[in-house]
Amino acid sequence: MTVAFDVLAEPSRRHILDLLLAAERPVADLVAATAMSQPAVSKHLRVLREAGLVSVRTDAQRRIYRVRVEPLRTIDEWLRPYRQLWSSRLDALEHRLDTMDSSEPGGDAPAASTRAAE
Amino acid sequence: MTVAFDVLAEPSRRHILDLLLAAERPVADLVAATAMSQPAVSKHLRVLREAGLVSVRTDAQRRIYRVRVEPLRTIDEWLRPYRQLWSSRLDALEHRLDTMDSSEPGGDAPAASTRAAE
DNA sequence: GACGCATATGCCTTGACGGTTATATGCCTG
DNA sequence: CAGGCATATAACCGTCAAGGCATATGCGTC
Repeated sequence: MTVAFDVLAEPSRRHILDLLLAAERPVADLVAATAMSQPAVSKHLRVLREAGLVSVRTDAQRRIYRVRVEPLRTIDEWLRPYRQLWSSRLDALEHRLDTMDSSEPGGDAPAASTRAAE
Repeated sequence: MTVAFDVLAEPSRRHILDLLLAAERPVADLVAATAMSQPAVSKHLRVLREAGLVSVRTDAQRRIYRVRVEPLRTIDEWLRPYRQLWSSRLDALEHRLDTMDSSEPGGDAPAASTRAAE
C-alpha cells in the first residue's frame, strides 16, 4: 500500500492510469496524450509496472499497457476506517467548530491547493 | 485530490493520521507515539493541516489535532471507477493471461516488489 | 543483415522534501 | 513579570526522484 500511495502521488502517473482506464494503450499513445517525452512516459510506466498498477502485453514492437487494480484495493482498505467517518460520524460539523483559525474563511472548498509553504 | 494523494504518500503522515483516527491528540502525544522529533511532527501536521486532513483545537498551550476526512473523499472519488474493475470486471484474470513475462511466476502475491529489473 | 520504428535504459541536472538543530511565539504559573 | 512548557518556525543539509538528452535493445521489413 505504501507503494501504491507513493506511486499515485505523481499526477502524471495518475493521468496515465486514467488514460489506461478507458482503454489499454501502447506507449506512443500515452506519449501523445500526455505531452511528455517518451522516456519520461516509459519511466513512469516502469514505476507503475513495478507497483503492479499496470500490466504489459508485447505486440510486435509495441508494448500495450493495461490497468491493474489489485494494488488499489490496498489503498481502498486503508481508506476504509476513515470512510466510516464521513458516513456515520459528524466530521464536517466538528471540524468547523474547532478549526476556524487557518482554514476555509467562509466557503466550503475542500482545501484543494491551499499550500503556500514552499 | 492531488494534494491529498501527495500528502498521504508519506508513511509518517499516514501513521499520524492513523493515530489520530483512534482519538484526537496533542502534538506531544504524537511525538511520543511516532518516535520522531517534535519539529518533524509539527511539520507533518502543518502539511496535513494545509491539506485539510486534520484540524486543530487550541487548549491552553496544547494543540489538539483531529482527523478530518473530507479530503479523503476525493481520493475515494478518484478510486471509484477503478473500484468497479475489481468487483465486476475480470481484472485479476486478464492480467494473468497477458503479463506472464515478468510477474508472479507461480503464487498469487499481489505484486508488491516482484520485478527483478534492477 | 542493414535499416527503421517503438520502447527501454543510463547519465546528469535540478528541484522538492524530510529530518535536524536552534530559535521564536504563546500561554500558564509562581 | 520571570520562568518554563508546548508548539511552531527558520535555516540548513542530504537525499531522492522527475525530467531531459543520448543511446541501447528488440523486432519487423526489405
